Amino acid sequence: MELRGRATIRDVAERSGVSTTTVSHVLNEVPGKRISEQTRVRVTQAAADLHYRPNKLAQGLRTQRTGLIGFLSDHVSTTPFAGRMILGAQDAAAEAASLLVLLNSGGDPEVEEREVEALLERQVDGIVYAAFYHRVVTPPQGLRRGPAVLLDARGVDGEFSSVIPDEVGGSRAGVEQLLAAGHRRIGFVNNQDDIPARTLRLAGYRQALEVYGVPFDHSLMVEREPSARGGFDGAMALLSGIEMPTALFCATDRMAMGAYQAAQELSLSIPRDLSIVGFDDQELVADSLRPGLTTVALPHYQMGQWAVRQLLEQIDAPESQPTHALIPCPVVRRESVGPPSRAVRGLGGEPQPA
Amino acid sequence: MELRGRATIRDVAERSGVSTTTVSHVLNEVPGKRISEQTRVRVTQAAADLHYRPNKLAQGLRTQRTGLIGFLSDHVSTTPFAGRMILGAQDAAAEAASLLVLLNSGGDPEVEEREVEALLERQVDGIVYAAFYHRVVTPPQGLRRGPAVLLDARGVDGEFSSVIPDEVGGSRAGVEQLLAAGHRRIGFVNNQDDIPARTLRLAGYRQALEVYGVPFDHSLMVEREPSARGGFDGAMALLSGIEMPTALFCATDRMAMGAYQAAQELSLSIPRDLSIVGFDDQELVADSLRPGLTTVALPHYQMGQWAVRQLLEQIDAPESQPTHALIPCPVVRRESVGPPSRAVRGLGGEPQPA
DNA sequence: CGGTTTAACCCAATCGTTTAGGCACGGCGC
DNA sequence: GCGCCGTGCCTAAACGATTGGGTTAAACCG
Repeated sequence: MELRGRATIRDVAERSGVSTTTVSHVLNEVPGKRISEQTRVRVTQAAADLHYRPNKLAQGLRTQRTGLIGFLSDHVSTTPFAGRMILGAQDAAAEAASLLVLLNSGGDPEVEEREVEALLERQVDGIVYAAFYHRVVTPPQGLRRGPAVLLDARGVDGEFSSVIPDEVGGSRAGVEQLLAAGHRRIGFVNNQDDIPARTLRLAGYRQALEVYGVPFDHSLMVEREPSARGGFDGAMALLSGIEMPTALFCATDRMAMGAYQAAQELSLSIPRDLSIVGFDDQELVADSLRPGLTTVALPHYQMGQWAVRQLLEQIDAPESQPTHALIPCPVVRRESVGPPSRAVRGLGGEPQPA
Repeated sequence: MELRGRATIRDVAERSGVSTTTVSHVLNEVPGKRISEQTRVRVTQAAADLHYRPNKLAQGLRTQRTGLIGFLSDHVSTTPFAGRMILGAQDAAAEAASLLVLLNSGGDPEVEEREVEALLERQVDGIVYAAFYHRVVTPPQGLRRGPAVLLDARGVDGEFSSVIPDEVGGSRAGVEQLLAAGHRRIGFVNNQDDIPARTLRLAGYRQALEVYGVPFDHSLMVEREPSARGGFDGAMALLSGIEMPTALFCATDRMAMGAYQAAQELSLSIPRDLSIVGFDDQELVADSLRPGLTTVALPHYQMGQWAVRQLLEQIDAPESQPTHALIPCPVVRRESVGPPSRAVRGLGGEPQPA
């Protein structure tokens, strides 16, 4: 029962009366090496007796492979999203017996360079560079010096492999929930921030309308800050319009929460008088609202997983071309969607999907 | 412009015409070593020219110090809380030029042992064992084999240093917000789960009442599951009672969200007809509700920070006694607390704090 | 002028592995 | 009896740092 000092390969060698070479061969099951059955059992037995575990540092020094993957993000861990990305990344890393080394820069490019340096010093096998919301980034220079993958971000040029959510498809699917339920006047409370999500979710919204042959009506869209406050304002603006929409599609769940509050203010019952669909699937919000919010989930777990898997492949096959993935955003159905309210329905037939 | 191959200490030595010994002495500013000014500049210059960075693996192998800290948690990353703990831990690690290696077990004790093993193989300097909500744990055996600290958890014996939130103090402070505003009938929607928070937050509630000389009324407490649903039910139960409380103290923010929904159902306006205080400060919830939820914050960032700082101390001074910290939970004031509604107020004078 | 200091370095071992390239020995064919 | 070939190991050189214990040459001392 040693307190700290772990057994080394030499201890195992001595105890089993062979050289460290042989121990290494046996324990690593090196192919093409001939070892007698007798020696094999003696060695494995000794290793077990001593609770021998190879020192990964030494191993890494020798093999130039540490089994460490750097996970560098801008603001990350703070957001609930981040957790799922990290989890996906971790699980994928575990498949290759690798571990994640976490670091976050707070968004400062200078800090970022330093942190990449720190990761490289530690001889990580590769680096995942994660953004905490989908956007276009110019990754730190240092990233070029080893395998790297962009997570929830697209590089300004296509230099690095990257993975992002299929915002357009998700958005379309979300709006189609409403269209399929019979809604034709669907308000869109969009995010006002200048990020990819804004234009992509709008594109999805328009695509869905088009599929159902509903013309895009500019007066049904407002843009606000992506908070409950913003959602509230936006929803109020749309709902107090002359011809009230029967449903709202909100660019984020927090905005959807604001829309709920607006509905309450106007004494509209969800989904009887107003249907709502959100985006993000922030469980804390979507699942806590009454009624539960139907929303589009961002595939953070899958993206994290994809990023690390891709990274591992690149590590094994350097010089491979960067690839770019688009992960689908599934709809999560809860109870905030129903048929349009009688009061407004049926103003002009029921167009079907084209 | 080398693609991958980093410069080694030997390269620096050759370029500056000295031995690696001297390079090491210069770069590490080893005290007591005499180096001529000339050599010093030649070496540092060469190191700079070559962009030399020591290989931390080799360094760690030799010095028995890796600058890696294992962060092992049960469910962690998934919850938004986790992020703040990790952030605090990271920042504290950065103070010592250390990095965090993340791992989570999903709660399976067997996996846990394996993961501790994996961390030890990698020669981490110490391990933080984090729970994602405050509770009593029996940490994996492997933890004994190196410095370790429990985060947001208490060991079943006092063997490991640990840090937990001051639930009692926080709870008391939260309830005092209501008492100070004049409330005397304060309902308590408690968590029904069998975890420390349940009894500790109750203790704080009672302490606060005592300070103000208000007798504890058992009929003012209900226990439900810690979700919006549970909060809704609990609040409904209390608010439909014969003598309605003028304020509610909810054991979690999600429950408080449910209480808001109950208030809406009963057409009670917050804080005019009903004041509410929550617990957790889940920003996503507390800050998104209308009106903003006054709540008690869990000091996740500080706990993470404390844990790593303590760990680093233990690494430098093994054999030191374990210490246990209690981090205060500050009240975060928003707009959900007001004076008691006229309808119910002034039924019997206004007791002052004892 | 011999001996002692001192300044300024350097040699080589070490941390714990992996791995290229031997080496010894027994059996086989001729 | 000799050469040859497997079989089953081992020796020693890495990997890239740190570090205890020198060594060398100049300066100093009496």
